[in-house]
Amino acid sequence: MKNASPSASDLSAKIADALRQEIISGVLLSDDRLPSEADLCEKFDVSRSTVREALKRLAAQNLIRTQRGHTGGAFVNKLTFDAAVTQHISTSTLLLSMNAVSFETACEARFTLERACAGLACARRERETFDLMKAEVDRQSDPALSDEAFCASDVAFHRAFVDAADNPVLSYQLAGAVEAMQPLMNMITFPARDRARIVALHIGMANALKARDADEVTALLHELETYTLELADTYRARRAGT
Amino acid sequence: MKNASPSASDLSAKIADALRQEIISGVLLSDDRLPSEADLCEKFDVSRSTVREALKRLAAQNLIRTQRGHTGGAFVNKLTFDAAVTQHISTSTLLLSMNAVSFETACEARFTLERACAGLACARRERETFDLMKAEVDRQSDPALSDEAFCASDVAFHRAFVDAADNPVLSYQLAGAVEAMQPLMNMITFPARDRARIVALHIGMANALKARDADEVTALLHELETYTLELADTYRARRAGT
DNA sequence: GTTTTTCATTTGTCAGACAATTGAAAAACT
DNA sequence: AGTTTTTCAATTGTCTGACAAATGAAAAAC
Repeated sequence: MKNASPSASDLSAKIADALRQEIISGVLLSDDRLPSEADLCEKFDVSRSTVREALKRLAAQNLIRTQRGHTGGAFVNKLTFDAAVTQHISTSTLLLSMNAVSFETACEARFTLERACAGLACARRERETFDLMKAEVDRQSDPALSDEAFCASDVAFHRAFVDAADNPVLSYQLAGAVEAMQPLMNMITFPARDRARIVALHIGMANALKARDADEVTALLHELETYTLELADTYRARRAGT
Repeated sequence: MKNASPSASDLSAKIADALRQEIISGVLLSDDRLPSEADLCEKFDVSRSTVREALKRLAAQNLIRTQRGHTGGAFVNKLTFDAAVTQHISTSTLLLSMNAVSFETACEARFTLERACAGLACARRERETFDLMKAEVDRQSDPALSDEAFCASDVAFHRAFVDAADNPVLSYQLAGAVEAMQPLMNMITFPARDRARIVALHIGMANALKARDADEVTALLHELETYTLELADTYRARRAGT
């Protein structure tokens, strides 16, 4: 049997794991300074290159940042919501693109999760989110908008809706589901008639949210899901026919 | 103004970004081989150490794997669902632990998302998932179980429920929400009486799922959320009183 | 035709050097 | 004493060159 550990003979991976564990377990706290590269060389009895490769691994995972100079070194990063969202979106997007997840599956997951926010969003929505959504709807109504920009605005609209639930953890989780769909949506073209339909549903959602009518929001999200699937089907049919 | 780009003078970060872009954009596909380190040295006009640090960054993000030997090199990794779930859980857990997210907020997000799965889970549940959930319930009924093992089984139970929805994207997104709560739950102690209540709710959920009664599942998840919050309150009160 | 040996390629690790950065300490100057 | 300037030591960033280890392909031996 092959060695299960991926770091059988990869010192930098082992060292990175050891340091990572100290960060995750809380031995090292945010903004704590790691030992200098020279110290780590001694501690792990390896060369500086190896230590540096380990540190670069942690830096790539956004766990540490480095600073040069007399008071420099490697410091534990505090993971911000923004950074986590960015990471989550990147992973989600890659996952969808690399695994040939069917449009239906991704769509179902995304709208299922989004509908879950309806209750909280209606209960807590503020004036500002409503304005934000309206602004995106206005942007979407511009016929000069490219398909890609239309999709981007669509994402912004839905994220504003999710944010209305006023739960950062929820927003973080949902961001991955909503944003990861964008590359898939970008493959579809949106003629004026289709856009009009989508914009109408968006307006309906915004108004239902304003009226705090969660059932209506849910229903409209269902319609939007159905319609999105229709569009994808149409696109596929057109592509097959050509 | 300070340079916005974090890689002002960090060649390995720049090179990693360049290669990452090629992977994400699809120029390099799964299992494609990257140029050898020597080739990359030439291409980017840097030393081997710098190239290696860049490659280690990509390896840390699970984007590539490396292999020694004649036919070795760095190869683009296919991101599996398992790897993505692991990453997602790790990020989510760190986010909750580093940002002092209130128990209430995390709990609300988790149960809101979990309830979203009720409909699909009831529609699609198979015999196996039901058995899996029952098995976890049995484990939870063992009084000898440690609090930590009880929590772990709780997580397994809920993940089985989510998996019943039979949508891998949904499972992936939910895993982060459910697993990230575990460290928070681990801080609570579960006396026998509390466990009995939880187990009862779990049994109810399993049965409702078997009966494909989504409303009942949703109601029980609501109860579970309320009860979990109560437990956390009790824990806090006891801690404050001591 | 099969087995063994050799070998070139590639990553993993080490050692030592110098540049760039940066804040603290020391020195010089009011 | 207080302020400014200079020096300096610590630290990361990069480069060079070397050798070890792994690995499959090619060559050689059988």
